[in-house]
Amino acid sequence: MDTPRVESSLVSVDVLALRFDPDARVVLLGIATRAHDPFAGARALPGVLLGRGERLRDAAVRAVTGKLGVAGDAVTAVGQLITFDEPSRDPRGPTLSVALWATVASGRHEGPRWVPLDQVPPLAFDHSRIVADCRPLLRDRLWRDPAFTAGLLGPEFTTAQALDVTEALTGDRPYPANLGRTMDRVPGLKRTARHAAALPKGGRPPLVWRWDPTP
Amino acid sequence: MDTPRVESSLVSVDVLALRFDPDARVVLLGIATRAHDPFAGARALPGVLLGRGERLRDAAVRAVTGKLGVAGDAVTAVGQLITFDEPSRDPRGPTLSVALWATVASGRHEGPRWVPLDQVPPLAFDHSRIVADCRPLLRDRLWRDPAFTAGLLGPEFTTAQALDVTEALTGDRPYPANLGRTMDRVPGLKRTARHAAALPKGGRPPLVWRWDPTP
DNA sequence: ACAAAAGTGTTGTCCTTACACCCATGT
DNA sequence: ACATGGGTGTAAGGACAACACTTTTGT
Repeated sequence: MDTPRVESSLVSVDVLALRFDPDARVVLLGIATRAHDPFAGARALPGVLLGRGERLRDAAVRAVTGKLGVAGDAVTAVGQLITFDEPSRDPRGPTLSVALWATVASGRHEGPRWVPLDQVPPLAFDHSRIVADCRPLLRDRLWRDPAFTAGLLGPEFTTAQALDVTEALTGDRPYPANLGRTMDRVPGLKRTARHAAALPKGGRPPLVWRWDPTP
Repeated sequence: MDTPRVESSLVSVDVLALRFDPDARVVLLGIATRAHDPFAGARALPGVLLGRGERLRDAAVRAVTGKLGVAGDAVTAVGQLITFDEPSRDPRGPTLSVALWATVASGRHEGPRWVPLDQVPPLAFDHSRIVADCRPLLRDRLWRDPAFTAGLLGPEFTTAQALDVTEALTGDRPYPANLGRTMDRVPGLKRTARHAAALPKGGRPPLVWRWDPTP
């Protein structure tokens, strides 16, 4: 039989944790400062070694809570991206890295641990490459993957916030009218009759959108 | 520091090996018969344990050559699909499974090891679920991922073959005219002036398409 | 009144699907 | 001749982008 001699690579889970800050109107990426030996003091994606028998999503939550100080129930959704397998990506030895995304509820988590998506500093290991490779996948998920979108924007949000998030992920700001029609075609997403307060600088009060209780 | 105590799950690589048979006009999935203990004698996807420091694509080639008897240079392309992490998916203990696709050049590989994509028998482990989950991803790759498409169809192919492959992967056969326009928009794919022989039953000789030497 | 920003309606451009018709081959 | 099946042209529908114009707020 296949001798189960343990000569596999180790498996780590590295998380692209995204959070929308409605005040600053930007999407932030969670960045951890490494406490230990390889690249100690440098910035990196929050990551953990996958425990034996541990689910990937559980490891991702463990990374985000442990390395970013986020409450466990603030992690609203998790999903897979790509697996990176360059054997030399970790100086300690060959380590597989499963990249996951996680969305974190907007709330008070101040500190230097979150940086705008388009101002990510150089990161340890191959994490800069991971971010670069995964960014287009995140963009494609917006408005197509309801779990991702709802996780990022919350159960209720305004058109203005939807515009901000779309701009942060795609790089340019859509016309409000066109984004509204896009959202009309997202299953489970409905316009409400309510309007939110206008922005500090004025302008028309934006519509409030809501996810359907469930079909 | 993070003690590198090896308590990770093992990592296996399971391959959805695809081959186009131009004579039978179907796309085949490579199926292995298990020689060893768990599920011995049952059918399963070709898979191997990932070696320490081994690249995923190398492991995939090893699985296809070792378990399906395919020559190494007949593997024309390899790519990632999804990683499966149910801890109980392997009775020997928690094992991560990275699902990969691989395309195999059309040639003489007779035997019961290849089955049409829509006649896949029940498989060992969670491999039936893997096939079911990955099938839509394979469909999306056709005509979008040039490596996948070229790997499956080869450097030169006819419209008739393109129709067969598309039907096998998507479930219905497009109109030849529409598929031609789709292929016109695939970067690197060009119509040639040549026509191939008509089918045995007659009909107009189909156009020959070719991939660009490279840009 | 003015600026700012969301909402409405309209238009044009793709891409996709569909189908009527023509063309080249085998029997 | 006729069936088979690819190739050509054309047209309807939806998705998407762009923009003129209107509405509702803050200053």
